[in-house]
Amino acid sequence: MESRTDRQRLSERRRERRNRRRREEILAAAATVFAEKGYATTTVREIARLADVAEGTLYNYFAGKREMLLAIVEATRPRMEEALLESGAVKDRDSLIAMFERALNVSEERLPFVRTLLTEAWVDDGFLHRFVAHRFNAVQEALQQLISERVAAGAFRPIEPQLGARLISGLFAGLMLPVLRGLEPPPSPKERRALAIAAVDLLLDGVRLRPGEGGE
Amino acid sequence: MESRTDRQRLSERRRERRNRRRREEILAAAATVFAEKGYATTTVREIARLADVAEGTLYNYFAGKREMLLAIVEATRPRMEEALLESGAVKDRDSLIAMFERALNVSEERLPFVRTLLTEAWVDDGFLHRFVAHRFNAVQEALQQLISERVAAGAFRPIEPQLGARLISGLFAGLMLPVLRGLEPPPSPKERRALAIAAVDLLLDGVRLRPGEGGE
Amino acid sequence: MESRTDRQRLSERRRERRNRRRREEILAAAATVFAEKGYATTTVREIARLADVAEGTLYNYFAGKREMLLAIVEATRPRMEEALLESGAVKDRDSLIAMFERALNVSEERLPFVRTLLTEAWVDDGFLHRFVAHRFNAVQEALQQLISERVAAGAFRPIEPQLGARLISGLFAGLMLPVLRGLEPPPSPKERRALAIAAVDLLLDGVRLRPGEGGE
Amino acid sequence: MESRTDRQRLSERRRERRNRRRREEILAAAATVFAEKGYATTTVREIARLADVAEGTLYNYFAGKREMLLAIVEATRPRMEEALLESGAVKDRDSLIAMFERALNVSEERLPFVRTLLTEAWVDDGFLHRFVAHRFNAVQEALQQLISERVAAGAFRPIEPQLGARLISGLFAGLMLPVLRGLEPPPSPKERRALAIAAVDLLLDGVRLRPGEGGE
DNA sequence: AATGAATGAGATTTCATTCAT
DNA sequence: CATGAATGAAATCTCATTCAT
Repeated sequence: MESRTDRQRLSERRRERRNRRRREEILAAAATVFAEKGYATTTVREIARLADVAEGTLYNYFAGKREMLLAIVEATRPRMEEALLESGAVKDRDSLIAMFERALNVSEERLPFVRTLLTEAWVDDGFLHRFVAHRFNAVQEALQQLISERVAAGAFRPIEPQLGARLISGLFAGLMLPVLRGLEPPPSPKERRALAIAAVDLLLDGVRLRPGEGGE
Repeated sequence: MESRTDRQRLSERRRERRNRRRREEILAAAATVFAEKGYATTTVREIARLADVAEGTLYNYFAGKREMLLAIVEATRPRMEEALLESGAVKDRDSLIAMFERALNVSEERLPFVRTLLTEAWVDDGFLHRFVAHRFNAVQEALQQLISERVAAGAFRPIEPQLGARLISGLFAGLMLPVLRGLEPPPSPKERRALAIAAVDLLLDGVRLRPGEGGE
Repeated sequence: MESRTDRQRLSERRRERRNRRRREEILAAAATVFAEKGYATTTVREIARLADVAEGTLYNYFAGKREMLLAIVEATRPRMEEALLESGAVKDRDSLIAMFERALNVSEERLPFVRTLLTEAWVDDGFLHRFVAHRFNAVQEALQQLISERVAAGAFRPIEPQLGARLISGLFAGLMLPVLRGLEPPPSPKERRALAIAAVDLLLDGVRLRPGEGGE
Repeated sequence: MESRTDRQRLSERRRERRNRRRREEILAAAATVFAEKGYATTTVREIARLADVAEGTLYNYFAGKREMLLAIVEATRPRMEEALLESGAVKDRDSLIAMFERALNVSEERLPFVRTLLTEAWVDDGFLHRFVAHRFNAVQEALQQLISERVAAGAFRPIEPQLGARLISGLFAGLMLPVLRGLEPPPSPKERRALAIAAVDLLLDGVRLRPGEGGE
């Protein structure tokens, strides 16, 4: 009896693992199709096809199509926050570069999740406010905070923090949107660093060559 | 006979005017709803409601929902090209500011058209490549050209033109996307100028205060 | 005053003539399109286009699409009956040939009317029974009568009149259906005669060459 | 595992059988309504009602209304060709009778299929040429061939083959059209033989009683 | 009378979800 | 649990008819 219970426990765990794995496979499939065609346009059948299960099976793992979208939101939560908010003290060029680098780090497999998130937030007001706005706001506020501090410290020219934050976000958007849209390949770690450096140098010193600079 | 013909001509013209006006009303309604909810999600009924006509009436002016979208593309064509491509020689700070200012000039009523364009291009590959890609590419190339020239003239630091163009587009995106998304109100002419100045100053000189600068 | 009344009368007549002519033009247009595509498939717009009037105008001459169909029925009535029933005494080969000839005489402009009639009778039970069945039956009965008489007179082999009538109608169908369907051009008077002779000779003597025959 | 696979296979087969049966039920329903009212006039709802399924269900079996029509075409293909073309050598009265008999053999359940075919070919040019014309032509050519041969063999009077083929087809039409139209019941095998004999006797010897004949 | 834009009932089709196997 | 056929609500689109001009 004991051993049977043990076996049961064992198989329960296995079942649960398999369950979780399956759920993730389905979610990945959903995110991929959502990312490619948008939530509204993708059919449950397409998700099922890509996940290689029957349509009905999906409903054993998710309450419905909408719930898959919400699960995608959930799945992006931890990484996003980590990436954007735990930037700690950002004082010098190096830490700024590190921040950009982290933000640019979206692995190929998480890309559909993020793209789905952005698409729906762009299109659906409720979605934006419920699930995405506070993250964007957190980032904006962190950036404003950063700017205020550097200005106060005499390191930055006096810049309106809000506007500055929009411009910095813009630099980031210029690098990431083409990747998310699938127009550019995701950058390798090395490229990520190069992009971060370019963005931060532009941010700090601009493009203008000053007298005495660039004496190459 | 003559006078009857005259009267006929008169009413024909009137009819044609009414026709064109109606068409534009319907298109504006379509653009508004498309912008708010995306093409796929909006129903023909919603467009009809907003345009205050019966559903069938729409089909007297457009062959179908898809054709409304294409008509929106058409409607954005001239202004876009004008705004982005006739920038002429861009040499100094002032002309750069003027360029940004023009690009930021999207009137409130054309805003839904542009947002619709972006949304579909973001979501639909065919749409992107057929209708939007070449405009974006034209802008990117113009920016790359600009950078190459300024670098050659010794006015800019040596910057990779492609990357630079992406970053400049990003600055622009940082200013416009929140407006297009409806998170920020469209800027007044005065605000447009301020935004353009901020963006160009960041672009040229960065945010860092250099020794000897900002001599408060 | 007198003369004015006269003028009025004159123009009234002219108006009425014009009216009738227009009505007939429209009806011809309707018959043409009905014949080509069937009643259900043709749109009022197509009829209007072919008649070169506005859609609304049609409703000044006919109460609706259905009424055009009924008017077509009316228009075919007299000629049909004339052609088929006034065959008088049919005794010998010559009068049989004359009968077939008359039946084959469908002028090019009346062809769409007849085709429309047939199509609707083939497809619509109510239409068949209300408008066409009695004509067909009249023909069948006349043919049966004819057969009975000739059999009684010892001129025909003993043939079941009903079956014989069906076969004779079939011979006619074999000649006319391809024309009505537009696969064969309408026969010229000379060809009509040749067809009638061929049909009647087949009917009377069959195709088999008998000993002593064909010795030419 | 094995037994489970076995069970799966069993139920797969059952499912497939059910599937095919259902498809055929739906097709039969479609053919029935098409035959009664014509393709254009019948609504998908009517087909669904007759097949006793929901409207949506139809689309699990056929891509659309049009595809049902095409499936009907397919379904009539084998039998038609068999009936009409494998007539082999047709030399004497008996083989002619056999040919007619075969051609008259349209079972009650296939009748709607054939009627649908005819109706659409009568009304729709594209349909006629794509799906029906070559069958008719094949029959016409076979008949012409037959006539030419018999004439050459001195068995038939010299008859123009084309015209003769049209008349023979007409005889057949005279027998079948009333059945297809639902005016006559489909003939029993015995009646089929009688009709075939009557048609062939008319064809071979005509209706005229010759001196020395019919000496009953 | 003639016009053609407006209407809305009704047709076809899609697709998320349910449920019997 | 897995399956995929069945469902029906909802979407797009057509077109005969009406009606203001």
